[in-house]
Amino acid sequence: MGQVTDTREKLLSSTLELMHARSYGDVGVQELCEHAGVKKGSFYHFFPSKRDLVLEAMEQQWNQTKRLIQDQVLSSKLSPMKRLERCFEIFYEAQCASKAKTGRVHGCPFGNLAIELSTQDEGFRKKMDGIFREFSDVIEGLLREAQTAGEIAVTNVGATAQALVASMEGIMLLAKTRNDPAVIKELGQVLVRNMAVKPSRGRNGGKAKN
Amino acid sequence: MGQVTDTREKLLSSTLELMHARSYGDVGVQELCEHAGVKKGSFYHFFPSKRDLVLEAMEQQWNQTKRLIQDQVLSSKLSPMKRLERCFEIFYEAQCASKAKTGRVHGCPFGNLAIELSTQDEGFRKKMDGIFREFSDVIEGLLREAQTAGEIAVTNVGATAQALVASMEGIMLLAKTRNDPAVIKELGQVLVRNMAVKPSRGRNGGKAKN
DNA sequence: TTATAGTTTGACTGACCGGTCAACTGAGGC
DNA sequence: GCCTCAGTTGACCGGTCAGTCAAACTATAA
Repeated sequence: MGQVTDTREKLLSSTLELMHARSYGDVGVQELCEHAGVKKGSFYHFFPSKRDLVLEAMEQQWNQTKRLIQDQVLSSKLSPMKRLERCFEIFYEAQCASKAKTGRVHGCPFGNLAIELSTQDEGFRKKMDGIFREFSDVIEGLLREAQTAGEIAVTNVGATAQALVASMEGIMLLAKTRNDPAVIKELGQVLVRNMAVKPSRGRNGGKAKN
Repeated sequence: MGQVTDTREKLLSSTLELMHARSYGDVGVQELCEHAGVKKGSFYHFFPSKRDLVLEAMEQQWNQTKRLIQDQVLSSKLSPMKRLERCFEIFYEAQCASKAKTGRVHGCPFGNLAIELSTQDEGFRKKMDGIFREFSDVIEGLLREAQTAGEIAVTNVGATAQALVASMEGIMLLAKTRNDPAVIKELGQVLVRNMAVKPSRGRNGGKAKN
């Protein structure tokens, strides 16, 4: 009975594309509908509001991202720290692709929306917070593996994982502001390698007091 | 002849306040004017457009920030790495203040605008890029001092400084998304301390190859 | 064939957007 | 006393915003 269409899905994927490339405020319902090839009336048949559409689109995006990380990073046979570095490579490749297609580095879709909306809409803030926490848990797992493998010597793994997530977000921000994906690869490497255990040269490289 | 007023300054400081708390897209000219106690007609007497006002406000904000960093961080007598840590403390205190006043952590005014506008307005992107580069130079200076003082053992100081700036931005982003200023202090410490030279325990903490 | 649920359509609402403008105000210089 | 001019005012512009709605259409199941 009735019809079954892909209108809903078209709307969601258009949202992912446009919101990532621009911003929540700058992309209107009208434009969203035109991009999806859908009339505005249909939009409100499937979603109660623009806000709800974007919230659901973010959920979808995060599920896709988790799958990508699982397949391309976690299930790889590299050493833990190399897998962490691989994580930056994935981000680098994604931004290279968007730069090649649109001429712009768009940064992290989650970070972008978190910054734009988390002071204005508590629902968005909580959703983004949840995503970052989940991601932090993934990184923490990687760090624990690296620790038992002796690749790093870190006292507070949980906080370090959070700091790493923050650094990733910041690197994506900088890459977007430079409009240069190379930032991701370069700074990612610096970050990971500064974290790795160095072959100690001399008794004590310097007193770390004061 | 004619009048001299502080309308222009009121407009600029209202912009700083409102744009930092919300976003470029969400704050309209009308609201800006009401907040500053100015009529819309006056606005366009002083600024050709909203965009120009915000661009100038950012310039002002950056000059204020540079002065703050100079006074509170660079000219302090702490060790270089302690001064770096002090930098995070400054950010922490600023976000505590805004949380106490408004109930919200608003993050970095530069990062916020960079994310919102740098894919849509090349002028904004360049301005923010310039600010981040200047800031990176300041951090690089601090890092070089730390290096000669033997506080850190880092090969690529320039890239490390950039990575630090990125991490700061990311930490501000995370603090905003959590709505918790403590994130800044905690993750800042983790970052700085993981970077400091550790008292080497044993010949080689682990092979850092593969 | 008909009933019906699911989907589509486009005209519509009222509020608000950034920006314009001509008329006006008021203080300092002459 | 008046001229000049920076600054002020509020009405107004066309356009866009998110969201509404009643009517029409369409595919399927009975």
